[in-house]
Amino acid sequence: MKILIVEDEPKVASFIKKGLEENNYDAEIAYDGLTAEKLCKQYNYDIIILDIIIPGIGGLSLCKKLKILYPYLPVLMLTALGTTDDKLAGFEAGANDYLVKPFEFRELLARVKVLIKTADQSHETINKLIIADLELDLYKKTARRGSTHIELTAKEFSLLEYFMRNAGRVLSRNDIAEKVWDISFDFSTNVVDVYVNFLRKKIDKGFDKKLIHTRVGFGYTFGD
Amino acid sequence: MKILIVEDEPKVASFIKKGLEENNYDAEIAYDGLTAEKLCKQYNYDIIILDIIIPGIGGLSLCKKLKILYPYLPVLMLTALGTTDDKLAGFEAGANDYLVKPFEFRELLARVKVLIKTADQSHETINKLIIADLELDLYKKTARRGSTHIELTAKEFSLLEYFMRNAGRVLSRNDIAEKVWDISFDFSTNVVDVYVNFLRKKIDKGFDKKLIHTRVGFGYTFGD
DNA sequence: TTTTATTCATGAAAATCCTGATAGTTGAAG
DNA sequence: CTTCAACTATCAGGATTTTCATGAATAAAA
Repeated sequence: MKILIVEDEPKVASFIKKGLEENNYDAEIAYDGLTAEKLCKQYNYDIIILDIIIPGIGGLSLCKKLKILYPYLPVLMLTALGTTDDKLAGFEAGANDYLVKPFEFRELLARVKVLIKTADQSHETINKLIIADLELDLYKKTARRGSTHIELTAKEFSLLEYFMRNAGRVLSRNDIAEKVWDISFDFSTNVVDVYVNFLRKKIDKGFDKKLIHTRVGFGYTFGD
Repeated sequence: MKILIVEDEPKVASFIKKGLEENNYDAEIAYDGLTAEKLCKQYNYDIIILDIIIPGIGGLSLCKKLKILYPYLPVLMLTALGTTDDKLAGFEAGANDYLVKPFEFRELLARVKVLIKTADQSHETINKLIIADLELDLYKKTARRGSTHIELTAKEFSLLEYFMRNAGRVLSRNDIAEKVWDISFDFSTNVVDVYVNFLRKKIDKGFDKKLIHTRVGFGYTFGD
């Protein structure tokens, strides 16, 4: 677990670093915003502990910037400013948590743990659609049914994504044609049928529980 | 291994120098801060052994300064001041280790070894992206696949860096064009294709396991 | 200038997508 | 239980799109 501490007071910074390292975190210190940015480019930190008052760009701006570059990187803001307005400003800048100095280290540690945990969870699920034992990886553009890896073409992928995002609902051929093919009211084609068939071969064939069901006269449903 | 000893007492300085040279280190002495700075500019030292009480700028300030100029250069502080506050001041100034006089040479040697080793480790990984047997050196702007050295042009480098930082993820031509070329929504160019092709020739051609994979209809993925 | 790096333009090759025909199902009416 | 029309599944091929690889043109650097 890699942690970046952005803090210009060497005492505070090294105190936190030490404490974290005692808890088996891998912590590094940046004494100003620019260094922090550079380090973020170099490493994949799991969390950033960020002081608001730092040399250069300033903590709030830095936080905003980082949130654009690394949306899933949790930021714990750390500062002496303790009014509600200050806190709100921090959260507006995208902070995930806000701790006012002075603080007990135990609290900081607890909050860090929570942030890492939740970030980890959301990061893992945010890129995936999961229904039953079928998993669609939106980053890798692949699927996994149970333990078998499935490669999909672009059209198959968008069709499956549409199905999974509307699982349980009956989708007419027209709904599907509109959303996946951007065509409407064209009854001269059977592309939808054909592609549903392709998908079935890939994700249902050989598996006990079928996920794509046809509803005669209506269209298709996805799910179990 | 080049070591700089910053120490104004000639007796102590030459004692350390001798000891280090006996252990096959290449040691030099600076008797004041100014000289030390100059020498650092001229040579790439692997570690600095720094006395706090030296003529001129003073050891603590010098340490801070050096740490800004050469953040990864380890500093072992050496001094007669042994209180906790003194030590903390040393660490605050950026020292990587702090040894109180009088000391046994064996201990100094051991600490020097450790510092060089850890600096080496962090220095080695800090500038590198490694995926499978491909290593991208961010400082030298070169790559290495297995044992073969690969030279890259500027664009090839940024493309490969973007690939490696997003390994496993499918990157669309647009993603790539945006991040590497700073152009968006320009479908009239095939630069991305061309450069992916250049990269393939350099890092994949002749190797068994390909690292750049095209996902027809989606873009490219990097990794194995 | 010469060399090197980058971009553009092109056609061939490959993968994907779609069409249209046929075969198979379903379920309501007889 | 049959029949039959409407609906659905499947397949082969050809059309289309996407990607690869190359050489030439332009821009930048030595």
